[in-house]
Amino acid sequence: MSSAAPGATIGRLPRRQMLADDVHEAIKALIMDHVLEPGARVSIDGLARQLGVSPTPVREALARLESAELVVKEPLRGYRTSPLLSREQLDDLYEFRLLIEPWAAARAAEHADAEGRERLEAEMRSCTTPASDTYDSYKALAAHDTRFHVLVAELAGSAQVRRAFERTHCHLHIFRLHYDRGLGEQTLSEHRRITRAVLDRDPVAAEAAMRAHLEAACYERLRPVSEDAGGPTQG
Amino acid sequence: MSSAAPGATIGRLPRRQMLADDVHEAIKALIMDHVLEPGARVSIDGLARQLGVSPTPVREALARLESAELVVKEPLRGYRTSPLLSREQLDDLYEFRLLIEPWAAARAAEHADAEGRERLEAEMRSCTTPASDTYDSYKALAAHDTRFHVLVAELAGSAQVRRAFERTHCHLHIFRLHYDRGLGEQTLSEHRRITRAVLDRDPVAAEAAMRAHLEAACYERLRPVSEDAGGPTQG
DNA sequence: TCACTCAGAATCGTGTAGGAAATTTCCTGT
DNA sequence: ACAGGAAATTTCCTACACGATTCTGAGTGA
Repeated sequence: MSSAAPGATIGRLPRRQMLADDVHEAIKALIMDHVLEPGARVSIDGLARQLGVSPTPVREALARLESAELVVKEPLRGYRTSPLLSREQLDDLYEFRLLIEPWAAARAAEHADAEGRERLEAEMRSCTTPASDTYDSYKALAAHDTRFHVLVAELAGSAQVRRAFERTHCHLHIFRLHYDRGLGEQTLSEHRRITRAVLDRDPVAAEAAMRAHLEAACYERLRPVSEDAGGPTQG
Repeated sequence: MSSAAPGATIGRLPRRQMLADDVHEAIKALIMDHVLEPGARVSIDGLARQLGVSPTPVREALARLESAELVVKEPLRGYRTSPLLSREQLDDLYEFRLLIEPWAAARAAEHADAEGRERLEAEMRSCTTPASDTYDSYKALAAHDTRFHVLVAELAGSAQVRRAFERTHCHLHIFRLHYDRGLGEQTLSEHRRITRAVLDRDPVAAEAAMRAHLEAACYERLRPVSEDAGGPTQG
């Protein structure tokens, strides 16, 4: 159906956000920012007191976070934040990303409409080179990285792929592992290359660029301390 | 005793350990068995009364079901069961399955250990040909189908792929769409073919068998009633 | 007569407070 | 040093108050 019919009923605007949603986002931020350290106990009443609410919305938020596997629940013992990803789990995560994201990039190049391509360009325009080495600067760049990859998945036109990608919460896990490296000019140039391929409607190039991007990130981040070889700089 | 016919009364729950988990499973079963019809409103207090518990564990269960996208929440208006999958969504679901499951079958054939292969054989031994046309018979076969595909995903050795597959809840959605067809001797023979390829450590054959299995299921189930008209306007 | 509007009430979602059961911790006795 | 037990903490559930939404039905105007 044609979208953008004049005067058409756009979906009802988001109602007043509920407390449980705010609590949910707050806890997610606490986990991402290491305020709640990996494996730490998350007391329902403690969080409720700290946030100034009653335990019920905290319980609801934690139930959702448990479905997202950001916290784990031990019956009658409470919640704990999920531990940091092990080396094997990170490998596994990138293997999964390599399975779905290059595919998504190719599909995005194949059938992204004008509005989608404009959104992609806007996202690339909005990102600047990392200005400083502050925590907030890294966090802003990580947010761009998240939006970029979600957008590519969305442009692929498969809701299942987009949701499967989002539900990995891969950027949260990676940022939690090491928020102080891995994002820089190389990342941005690789994003630009993917964007160019999508805008050129070149599925093969888009898939290859995304694959190279993920492999570079995987290679660089999985071996953070070994500086034996300069990367192939395939990006 | 565990009758699961559609329209069955909601029974009281034998409290084992945690009420919220039982409520969660109970609601999931109610959705799958069409006791809660697609799009129907799910009243928190109503469910609490029918299950004989207080609203709090029901809210916790619904919060988790919302993360799994089995129910949708409209703020200040309550929960509704997710609508049935549209033709496009079902297409999308099978596209996603075709992306990850053949890959998983190949990996399972590559590196499934002895214990994993024994579990696969046991699952195939445990399933018999459909004995009757009763609802319970179909449901049992659907349960085997679920276990089989989850097991293949698990044998692939990638926790991300397994979770991504499980989180689609594809068997629940498909069963909800039409629980009265699509599973039969053909399904079992295709499962046997996949099993054989995995046991023979033949990744190429396993991948091809899984792909053929999904394409057959997709083709057969996507065109159950509109095989004559071809659906010119309506999806 | 019919359609529309608006007030009132019932209904339901949302958050709070409190109590029962279980686990953990710490202390004591041997 | 180790086993046993009681207090403290916490989880989990229930019961209740408040607010928003929706339904009902009477009233008004065309």
